[in-house]
Amino acid sequence: MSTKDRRLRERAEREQRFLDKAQELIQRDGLLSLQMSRIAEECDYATGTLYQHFASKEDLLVALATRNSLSRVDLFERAARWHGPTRERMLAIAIADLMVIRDQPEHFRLAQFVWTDVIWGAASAASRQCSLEASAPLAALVDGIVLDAIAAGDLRADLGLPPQSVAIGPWTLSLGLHTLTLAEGLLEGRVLGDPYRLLMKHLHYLLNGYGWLPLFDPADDDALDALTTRLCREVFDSACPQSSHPAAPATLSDAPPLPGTRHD
Amino acid sequence: MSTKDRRLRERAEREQRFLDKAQELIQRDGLLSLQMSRIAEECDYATGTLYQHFASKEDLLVALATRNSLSRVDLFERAARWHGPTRERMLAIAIADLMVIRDQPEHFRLAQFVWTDVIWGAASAASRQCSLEASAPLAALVDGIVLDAIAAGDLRADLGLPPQSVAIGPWTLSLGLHTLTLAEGLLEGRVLGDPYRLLMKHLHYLLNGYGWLPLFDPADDDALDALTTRLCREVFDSACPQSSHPAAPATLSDAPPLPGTRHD
DNA sequence: ATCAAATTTTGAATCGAATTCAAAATTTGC
DNA sequence: GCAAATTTTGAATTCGATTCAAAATTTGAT
Repeated sequence: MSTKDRRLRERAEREQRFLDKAQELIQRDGLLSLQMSRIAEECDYATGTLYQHFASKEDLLVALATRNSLSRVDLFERAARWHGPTRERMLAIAIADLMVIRDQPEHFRLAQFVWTDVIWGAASAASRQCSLEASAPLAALVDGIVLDAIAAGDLRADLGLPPQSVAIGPWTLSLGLHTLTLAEGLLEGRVLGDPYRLLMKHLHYLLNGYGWLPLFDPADDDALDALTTRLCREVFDSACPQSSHPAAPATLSDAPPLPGTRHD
Repeated sequence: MSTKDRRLRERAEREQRFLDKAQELIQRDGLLSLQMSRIAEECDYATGTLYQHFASKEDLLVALATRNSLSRVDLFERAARWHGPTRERMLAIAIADLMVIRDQPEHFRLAQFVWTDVIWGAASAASRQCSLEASAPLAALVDGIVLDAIAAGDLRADLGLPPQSVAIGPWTLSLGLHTLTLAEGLLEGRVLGDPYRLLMKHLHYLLNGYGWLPLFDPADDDALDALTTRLCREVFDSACPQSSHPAAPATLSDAPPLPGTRHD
C-alpha cells in the first residue's frame, strides 16, 4: 500500500515545513509576534490545515522545541563518544551546549519559554510525552559518561547519588546560567565571552567537588581557556565559543560582574 | 500639602490592592487564565483604571514578581545575618529559597515566566529597571557572605572569580534545579522531598569544589539531613522543607531519578 | 459656596489573534 | 464514473488586551 505510505510521508514533510517556517518567523520577528495564521499562510496552506498537525499554538511550540533538541543529538554524541578522559567528555557536553547557544540563541529562548508552566501546562499531554521521550537519548549519553567515569575510577562510586543525578548538577548549572544571561538582558551585545567562561569555571569547581579526576584549577584563566579551546578543536573541530567573538580573549579581570538579581 | 500626599498614598495602596488581587487570581485560577479585566472588576474598578498603574499585562506581571522578591528580603537577611559559619550562612540562603518554593510555588512560577524573553522583553524598560533595582539588596546580602568567607579564611581569595561571581554558582544551581523540577511536571505531587535534597547535595559538592571550609561530605545522607534540619531550626525557627511533608524522610535509596530531559 | 478647568475614572468599543467549523475540494473504494 | 469518506479551506467566532471619548470628580480661585 504505497499510496498510504506516500500520504503519510507527505504529511510528515508538511509538518516539517510548518516547523521550519515557524522557526524562520521566530528568527525574523521574534517569539512574541509568532502568529499561527502567518505560519500557515507563508506555507500556502489554510490556517485550519495547520491545526490538523498541532492542536494549539502551545503544542506547536513544544514540537518545535522538541525537534530542536533532537537536532543536537549528534553534537552531544560527538562529545559523549569522544575518546578522551571522562572528565573532558563531560566538559565537552557543556561546551556543546555553549556552541548551541552561540549559534542558535533562539533555540534556548524557545526551550526556556516552553518549560514554563504556562506553556508546558497548556500543551497536550501527548506533546509533553513526546518531548520527554525525545530527550531521553540525550540524557542517556550524559549518564553514560558518568558511568564510564565511575568504571574508570575517575569518580567515586559512593557520591550518594545515582549516576543520573550526578549529571543533573552540571546540567542545572548550565541551565541556570543561560537563563540569567539571556533573561537579564544586561549582558546583551557581548553574548559570548565572560558569562560563559564563568560557566566553565563553576563547572570545574563542581566537578572538583565531586572529586572527578583529574582535578583542575579553574583559577588559572590561561589554562582554563587552553583546555576549553583544545576541547572545542579536538572534539568538535570548531572554534571555541569564547574566542569566536572579537571581544576580549585576553582581558580577564575587567569583566563586569553578572547582574545582581534574584529570581524568587 | 497633605492632600497631595494622601492622594499619592491612596494611589499606592490601590496599586497594592491590584497586585494582591492578581496574586489571588493567579493562585486560584493559574497564571494562564489571569485576565486584566478580571483584576480590575474584582477590585471594583474599571479596566482603564488598572491601566493607569500598569501599562500592560507584562508590566503588571513584572511588578508582581518584583514585589514578591522584595517580600523575601527579610528571609534572606535572616540567613545572611545569622551568626554562624560562613558556609552555613550560604547554605541558609539556599534553604530560604527552598522554603519559598515550598510555601509559594506560584512565586517561582511567576518569576520563571517573567524572566522569559517573551515577557521580560515585552515589559517596559522602566519596569525592568525597577525590578533589577529591587533585587540588588538581595544580591548584596549574598555577596556579603562571600566577602565574609574570604575575610574569615573560609574561602580562598584567589578563586579567579570576583565575589559576586562566586555567588552566581549556587544561585544558578538552584535556579536550574527549580526550573526542571517545576517545569518537567514529572515530580508533581511529591513537590518537596528528593529533588530538594538533591539540590543540597550538589550545593555541598559545589562549595567543596570552591574549597569553602569546613568541607562536608554530602554522601552521608543522615548528616546532610541533620545539617539541613538544624539550619532550618536555628536560622528560621522553621520546619525543614524536606521533612515538612509526610513523604519519605527515612528512605533514601529508592528515590526515583530525576527526569531525563535536556533543555536545549 | 460656586464655577470652570484639570484630572481621573469609566466601560463600551476596538483590535488582534487563536481557534472553529460548515462548505468546497479532493481522494478513495468499488 | 460515482458516491462515500477524508481533507482542506478561510471566513466567522471568540476571547481578551488595550483604547478612548464621555462622565464624574477634584482642584483652585473667587
